[in-house]
Amino acid sequence: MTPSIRTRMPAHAPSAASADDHESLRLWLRLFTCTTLIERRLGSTLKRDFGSSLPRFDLLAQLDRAPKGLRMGELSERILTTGGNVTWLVRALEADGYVSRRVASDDKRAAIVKLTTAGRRHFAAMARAHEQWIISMFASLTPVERKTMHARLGIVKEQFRHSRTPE
Amino acid sequence: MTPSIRTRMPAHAPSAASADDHESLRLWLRLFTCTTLIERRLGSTLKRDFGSSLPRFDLLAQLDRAPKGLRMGELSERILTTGGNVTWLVRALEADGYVSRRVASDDKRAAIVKLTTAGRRHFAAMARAHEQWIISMFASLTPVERKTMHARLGIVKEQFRHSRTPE
DNA sequence: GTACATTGCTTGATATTTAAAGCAATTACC
DNA sequence: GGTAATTGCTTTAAATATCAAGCAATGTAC
Repeated sequence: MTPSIRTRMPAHAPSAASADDHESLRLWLRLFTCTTLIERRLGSTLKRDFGSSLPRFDLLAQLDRAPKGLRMGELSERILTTGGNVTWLVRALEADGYVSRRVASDDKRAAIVKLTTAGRRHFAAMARAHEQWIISMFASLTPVERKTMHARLGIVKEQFRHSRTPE
Repeated sequence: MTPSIRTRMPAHAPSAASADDHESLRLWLRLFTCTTLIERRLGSTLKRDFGSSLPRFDLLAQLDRAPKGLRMGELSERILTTGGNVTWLVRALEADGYVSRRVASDDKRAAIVKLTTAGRRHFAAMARAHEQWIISMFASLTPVERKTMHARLGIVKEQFRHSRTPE
């Protein structure tokens, strides 16, 4: 919790650009590029092999971890998307027979979404392939490098959560 | 260029899950989460403060780096999107007066897109704010950590480019 | 030169996503 | 208990994205 004091660049006058000029910016651009490339490839292979997509897969993954089902709101939080989008996704997955919904017994506004048996089977098949693809995409890093990156991204995520929108 | 040999996990039999179970998967999920969180916040602050969006900003950023302008195809490659989408974005930015297009002199099929003076000014204002937001988001990492992550993501990106779509 | 393939971009149909407005059920407060 | 705020979800419109088809300009091979 203690935000340990970390070295910052001295904000010296605009002289010859220092060695790490725009270093955070570069990091962000590369992060974005890598994520987009991976996301795209995962999406297209999921579509090709299973007729699905990454958002659908992510939603099913959340449900797979929650045997009792999840509310719409919980889903939208976990897959980092808007409520409207979850409504849309769930409707599509329901039409495919992969999820079911029912009104929560304790709150008639809320809907509980669950995987159907078909949904669970469908997800299991995708998950196996999906993880292999991921593993191969990060295979050029050592386990230690992967773990370190995971941890450092955790720091970024934490700091993000504790900060409010700029200005 | 030499893809140095890196330590891999021994693929031992499915016993008690090893300590780094699903480690690549976790890394990917966190990468995705961080990128999405940052992307969303950048998008909403860009909209709030400049009435713009991340796709627009990214396109303008590419043009800002290319004083002679870029072809539509080059743009779509660089911002990792489809040609149709670039057509759409450029049309919108043209309507706003931020970019101009003309037919390439050497190839009448090709269109060259350039920033207008207004576009350059508009981008410069956004870029300043944008970089400050980014810097603050990665401020909890040390410069060395940022540089290391940048380099390792570079490895991932390279490996990605050298691989083909799975299966 | 002429026919064929390729390239660069646009178009049109659709899919997905977001933000904001709307509605109904719940909760808080008096 | 009644009213006001809040919450959970859906709907709507607008922004963005994809894909495939289409068209014109280029390139290539005879």
